[in-house]
Order: sequence, then structure tokens, then C-alpha cells
Amino acid sequence: MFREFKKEVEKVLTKALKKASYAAAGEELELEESEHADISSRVAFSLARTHKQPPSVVAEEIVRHLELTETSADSKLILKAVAVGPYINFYANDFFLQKTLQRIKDEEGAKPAAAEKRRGKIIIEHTSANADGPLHIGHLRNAIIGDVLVRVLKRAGFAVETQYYVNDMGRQIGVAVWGAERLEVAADKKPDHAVADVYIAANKLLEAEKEAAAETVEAETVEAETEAEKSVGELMRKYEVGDEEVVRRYKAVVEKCLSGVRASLERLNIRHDLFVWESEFVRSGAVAEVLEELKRKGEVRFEGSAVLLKLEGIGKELVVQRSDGTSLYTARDLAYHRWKSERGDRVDRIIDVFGKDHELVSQQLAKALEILGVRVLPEFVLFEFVSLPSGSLSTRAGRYISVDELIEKIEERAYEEVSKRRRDLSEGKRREIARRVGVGALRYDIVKVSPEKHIVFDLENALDIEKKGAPFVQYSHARACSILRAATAAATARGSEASRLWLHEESEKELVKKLAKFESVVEAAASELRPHLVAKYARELAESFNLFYKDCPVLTAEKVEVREARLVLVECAKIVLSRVLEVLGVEAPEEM
RNA sequence: GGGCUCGUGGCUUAGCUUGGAUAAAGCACCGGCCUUCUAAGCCGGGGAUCGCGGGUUCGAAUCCCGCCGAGUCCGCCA
Repeated sequence: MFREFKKEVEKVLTKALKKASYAAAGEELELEESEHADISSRVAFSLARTHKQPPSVVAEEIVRHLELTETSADSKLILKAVAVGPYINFYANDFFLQKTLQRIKDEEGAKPAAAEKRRGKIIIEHTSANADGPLHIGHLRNAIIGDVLVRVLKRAGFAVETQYYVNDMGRQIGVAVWGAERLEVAADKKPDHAVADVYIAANKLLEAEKEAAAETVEAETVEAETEAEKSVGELMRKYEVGDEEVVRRYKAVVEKCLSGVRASLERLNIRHDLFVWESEFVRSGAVAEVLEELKRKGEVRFEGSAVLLKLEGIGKELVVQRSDGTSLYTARDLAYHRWKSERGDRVDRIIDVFGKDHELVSQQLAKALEILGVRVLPEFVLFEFVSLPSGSLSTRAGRYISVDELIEKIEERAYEEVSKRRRDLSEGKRREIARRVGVGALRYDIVKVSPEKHIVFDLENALDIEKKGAPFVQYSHARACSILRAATAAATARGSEASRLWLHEESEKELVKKLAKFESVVEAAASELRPHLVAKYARELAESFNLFYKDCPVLTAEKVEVREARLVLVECAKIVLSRVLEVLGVEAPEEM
């Protein structure tokens, strides 16, 4: 509802500017949300300059020309406007509050599915970790930013398909497959962790062999490949051309790892619609086609058999084919993106969630796609790295904290917290709440930080279930549920039609106004692709609810009208709290 | 060396795209509030040269330039 209010303010203010003959100063109304008003305009500042009057005089003058009668079609939602120094402050009226609650209740019954496709289809790729081990906290950031974005975009009215790009052709996978032949893959471990063990051990073997070779051979020939490295290379070549036996072995390792990754994602409430293997594009001939087309349409240069592509505005050329003729990640990614843009009936946008280390790569990708004349160019959401206090992460070196380990620990900590507070609940119930609170806290903790910020992950900090994070919001939701339960039990009459609203307390009004902002927050997060905005709003909403909760008794309110009105408010608060949690991918427990 | 990003109370962050009302929160610290719908809550307090230096402006955390510090990328890895 906030957007409607804002539109009205724009309309009324524009009219007043015209009437006061300030209209010449451009269209900019300089509206902002403010702690001093529901919406505030700074337009008097800029007008003051062009009209050579003090800003406060201009503000007064504008306010004098505002038409805010109750009967005016333009100002149904505005209570008043006041000039405070240079600022013009607008306030919403009771009708706005009433409408807000009405809208929330109406939408709750309606099916969102019908509305979903109205803004077009988006394919979003996120997580896409290499199949050489479990997800760690670096991937976690990608996954959570991606997943919240998916939820934000769906809520904002897009049809969204989520893809996981399976990098099955890299050297890492070759090493893992090579290792799986010589070393035992533990059967009793979570599959992705078992693969990581083998991958790490295989790397050590390769390393050891290289060192051994370096000792026996003179310094000059250290470059030479060891036997082990040769067999890894052999594996990769055979996989590329589709050697059946090698493909079978690759598949076994990658699928194994992926099943573990999928399980971890599931625990985090993250699901992908489609897993796309990059090798598909090599075998289908799509990569070869892309290369041919680049040679025709682009400016390429050969260095031996290697193919280098010149890209506009980027100093370095992009290598799109190795000198040994095998394909390169970049070429496969081009094929993948072209396939996405041509997929299905109509794809309108393609979004990739990448780490900051892919920034240059993503620019190159976009340029090359442009050369190919691909219809839908990708948009990139880049996020900065996560590191540990001890340094950067590395799967190969075994230097990481796995997502599984993290979830275990945080759920355990959450269980302690629940147990402290709710001895009345059964063990099973406490476990269930701990699971929801733990995962929620983890997701919130990651998503609340804006993507361009570098994170040094502190385990102790993450485990210290932050009081104003997800649990805080969940707690508010549980409180609302608790009131509604009690109301039902006592058969308290629910506010019938919110015809006349009996909400007069400041904290009641503030809560409604906060509720009204849900859509505009989602919209902002969607258009800017900045999911952390939702996290901030969720916390503020919970804060507003808690203030109301403390100020205004619901069930014991003396007047029937007040009781009913507050019950409606609690119901709406519960609805929006659960919506915002849903968008954050955090579960909304009815009690905790 | 060059590109991009970040640098806000002891710690973690919001605000920066669109310059304006006392720089906003959480954690930690100090002090209050459970005979009323869950105290994972509420109220109050101390604590900030917004990395440093310059510039633009009536006005700069926000825009521009330089410097310092951290991260990351820079042709055959993904």
C-alpha cells in the first residue's frame, strides 16, 4: 500500500508545484522515507536556488497550494502535509491504515500462481560449486544470495527457473576421478565428503610425485609432466570425446558428490529446478558451433591451435580454445548461455550469481555473447569473498568449513537455547524448533550483509544466535500466532469487516505503516537485485510488532471494538511476518 | 604495475546509486521492567576524528582527486 500512498503524494505535490509556479524546476520531487514523517520531500532545497528564496519559504508556499481535502480523488490516503523548515512532511491517514490491512487479508486468500508470470521469465543460476567436495561457507554465500533473490523475484511477480551449472569437465574433477580409481571412497560417509577426502588425497599424491620427480631430474626438466599428471590429462581428453568407460566413471563420482550437495541444499531450504552439466554442450556440438561462429563473426587470432578472441573494451584477448584442441570453460559457458537464452518459449532475463573473482570473466562472457548475437544477455550479481580468520578457503588444501558441519553446530546451539526456555516441550518438538531457528539464523546471518562486502567468517560469531537476526523475527511471528491461538480458544470475535478502524495508539499505527511497506521493499530488492534489503526490513517489522505487543494488550483490551481491531492487526502482522520470512527462505514456527 | 570492491563506536553491520532534519542498528558493557496474550522481549545509559589528506557545494559518510590498508582479478584453471 505504501506505493499507492507515495504515488498520491507525487500527484498532489506536482499539482501544487504547478499552482505555485515552481513547476519549471524539473520533475524531481526528491521524496524520501523519513523518520520524521511517512514521506518527506526536499524539493524546496533545489527550488530555493532557482527562485532565490529561502528553502523554508518555498516549502511554506508549496504547502499552501496543496489540495488535501478528504473528498478530493487525488488525496484519499493523505492526512496532512506540514512544512518543517525546508522539508515538506506528508502523513498517511486512517483510510490508508484500513486499506493496508484490507489488502493484506484479501491477498492472503488469493492464489499467487496466477499473478506470477505477469512480469516475464527469469533463469537464475547460483551455487554451481565444483563437484569435488561438499559445499563450504564460500558456496553458502552464493547459494543464499541466489536463493533469496529467487524468492524475491518470484514474490515480485516473475516466473523463475533456478539452475545449477555442474562443472564436470574441469581438472579438479579429473583429479577426483583419478583418485577414486586408486583410493577407497568411503561408503559410510556423506558422499560429497567422501569425494572430498579422495580429492584431497589425490592432490597430495600428485604433489608428492612431482616432488619426487623434481629430485631425480635436473632442474631444467622440472616442467615435464609426471606419470600421474599424464593420466589425469588422459582422463580429461577421454571424457571430452565421450569415451564410454571414462564417462561412466566420471558420472559415478560427480553424481555421488552432487547427491551430497543436494542434501545440504535441501537442509537450507534451497532447491534447484534444473542441474545442467557442462559436458552436454561439448558432446552436443554446441561448443564447436559457438567456436565456428566466433571465428566468423568475431575478431580472432591463432597461436598454434589456440584460438584467441578480441573483445571490445577489454585489453586482454580471451582464449576460447586450447592449443591441444580441447575445449575451455569459457567456450562451454558461452554455449550454456546461448542455450539458456533460447530455452523454452520466452526467456526474458538471465541472471548469474558469481563470486567477485568472476568479474572479468563475466564481462568477457557478455561481450562474446554480444558478438554471437545472443538475444538475452546475462545480468550478474557479484558478491565478495568469504574467508576464514586463518586465511582464504581452499577445498584442495582441505581448508574450509563445510556447510554440513556449520548446520550441525548451529542447530546444536539452537537446541541448547530452546531447551533453556522451553522445558515444557518434548525433545522432538525442541529439536524441530532448533532446526528451524538454527538454519534461519544461518541464512539471515549471511544474507543481511550487502554482497559487495568482504566477509571474514567467524564461527563463534555465527553460532552466537544473533538476537536481532532470524530468531528475532521468528519469535515475533510465534508471538502473533500465540495470540491468535488464544483468541480462537476463547472464541473471541474476530474483527468482522475492518469497516471502522479502532487503532489509535502510536505503536499500532507504526506497525500498520511498516506492514504497508512490504511490497515496496520486495520491489526494491528485486529491481536492484539486492537481497539484503529484505533482511533489514524483516528486522524492522519484527521490532514494530514487539513494540505494539508490549504497548497494546489484545485479548484483554477493554473495548470490544479495540479488541477486534487489534486482532485484525495481529492477524495481518502474522501474515506479513510469514511472507517476509518466506522470502528470506526462513521457516516461520508457530511457537518457539 | 593496472582494473574492480571494501575501510562507519571495542566487535559485526545499515546508510553511499538520488549530497540535506541530532550518522542508524545489533553484539559486548552498565542500569531498570515478568500478578496481564511466550523476557529469544521492552525501556534507559556510556561509547563514532564515518581510513587519511585535499577538492566541489549554502551543505559531504554520500560526489571528484590523491594516499594508506584489506580482498580479488589480469591469454590456454574453473
